[in-house]
Amino acid sequence: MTRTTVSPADIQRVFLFSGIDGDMLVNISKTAARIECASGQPLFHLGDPATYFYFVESGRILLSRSSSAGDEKVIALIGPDETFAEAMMFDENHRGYPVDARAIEHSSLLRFSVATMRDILAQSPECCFRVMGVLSTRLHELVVQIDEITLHNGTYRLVSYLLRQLPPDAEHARDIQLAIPKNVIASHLSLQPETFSRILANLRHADLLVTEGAHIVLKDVAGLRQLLET
Amino acid sequence: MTRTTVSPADIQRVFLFSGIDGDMLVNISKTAARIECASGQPLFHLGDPATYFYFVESGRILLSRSSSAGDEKVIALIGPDETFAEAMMFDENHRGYPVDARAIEHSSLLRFSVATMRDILAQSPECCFRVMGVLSTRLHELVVQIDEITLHNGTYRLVSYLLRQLPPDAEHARDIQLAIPKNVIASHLSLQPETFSRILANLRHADLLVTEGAHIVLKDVAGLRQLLET
DNA sequence: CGTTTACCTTGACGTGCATCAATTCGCCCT
DNA sequence: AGGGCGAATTGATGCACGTCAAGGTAAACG
Repeated sequence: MTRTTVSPADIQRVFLFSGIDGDMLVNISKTAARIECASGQPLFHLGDPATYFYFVESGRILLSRSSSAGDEKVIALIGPDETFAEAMMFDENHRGYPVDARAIEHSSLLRFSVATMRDILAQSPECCFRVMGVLSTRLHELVVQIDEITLHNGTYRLVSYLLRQLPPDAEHARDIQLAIPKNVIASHLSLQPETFSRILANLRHADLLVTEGAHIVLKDVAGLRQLLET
Repeated sequence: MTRTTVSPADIQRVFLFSGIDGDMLVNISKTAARIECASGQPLFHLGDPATYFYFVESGRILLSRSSSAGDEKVIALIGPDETFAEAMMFDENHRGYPVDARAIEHSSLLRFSVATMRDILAQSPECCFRVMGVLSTRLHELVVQIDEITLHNGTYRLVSYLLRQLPPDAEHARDIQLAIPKNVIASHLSLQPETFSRILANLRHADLLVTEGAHIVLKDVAGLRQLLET
């Protein structure tokens, strides 16, 4: 895990900081650092004192909770141009990070000081609004995740996931290239890898899709959509 | 559902607004309303345009998601002195409320305009921090909820819930009076009422607690705590 | 004060998904 | 190229929890 310095120009590419300039920008860059980490490398663990939050330049970060029995549930997958753990700026009771985080690819991150960021926020309502918008989006996502886990079965969740992978613009795109190992997706969907594999096999036998490794072609998008309406 | 006006003094009891005074306070009170609603009454539904958020003066509000099959999952229960749906202030994509809300007791609420509140926030970083603190807490709660649903069984969740009902200060309190119907608690814990009842029966047979209706006495708190460590 | 209605409990049974186990596949590494 | 290892697939089996059904209890209401 290497650590290098960060320029103001780097920081301006972070959505949360857009509109910030001058002294504030310099302050941020002084307390920021670029972190390069290898695949598999942990960034922090549940309960660790939360002094930083992160922006992903490249790579992919996995956020998870683990049971004492050793089972792991993927809570979120963070890709390029996204921030995570911003909520830690408001960890007033010092409970620390609520999840574990680790890289699942070689990743380049920008690491920001929570304390510095609080100073910025105190002076920039515009920046506050951006943070609140992000938190609100996260909240929505978690509610949807709970909805799917509790109200829908494994097939629904998997199909729902596959359809989300389709580019929203291209009307007739049917090809999906999974950027993430299937066992990780399975955990994200609250399924065992075996169950994930079996559901995929069912869909294949129902002629709804074909698979070759991480490449999946949806043969019958309408049919898949129909599975979600019950 | 009756609607009455709200005085500045009423508003100052809302945590999010503490520290606000003068013109701002008057502005808020002008666009606020007190809502009285009967048990069972819906406040809003999933997808409704989100123009208000709420503060509970008395009573209890249930937030839930429902499947098309008619199953309902309780996402949160909101009691006196709590706000809910604050995140709707930042619903930039206009997705509307992400849950249904209804009273499960006769309730008195204060209803605030999202638009007015945004104006306040733009002028008060202190108020922003309070909002961000609340959002961050909600986020944490949802992550814990996902953790429990996916990583722990029904017995764990129920015992965990019971122990949370104990007052944190009183060392030797063992009595719990459920303020909420058991079927609602069951849904909150992602259990069927039948399963909830059966788990309670198991714990009774294991001599860990006794029940008489909504009154539960934990006979063996240490034993129950031990169930959570596995 | 009796009746309704909502909630709770218990039993019998079914099932979706997990678990355990055994290959197979694919990729990195020297 | 070959060996080694994690990931993926498939089969056999089990179990936690859901579903369906039948009372029981108690509070609400006319």
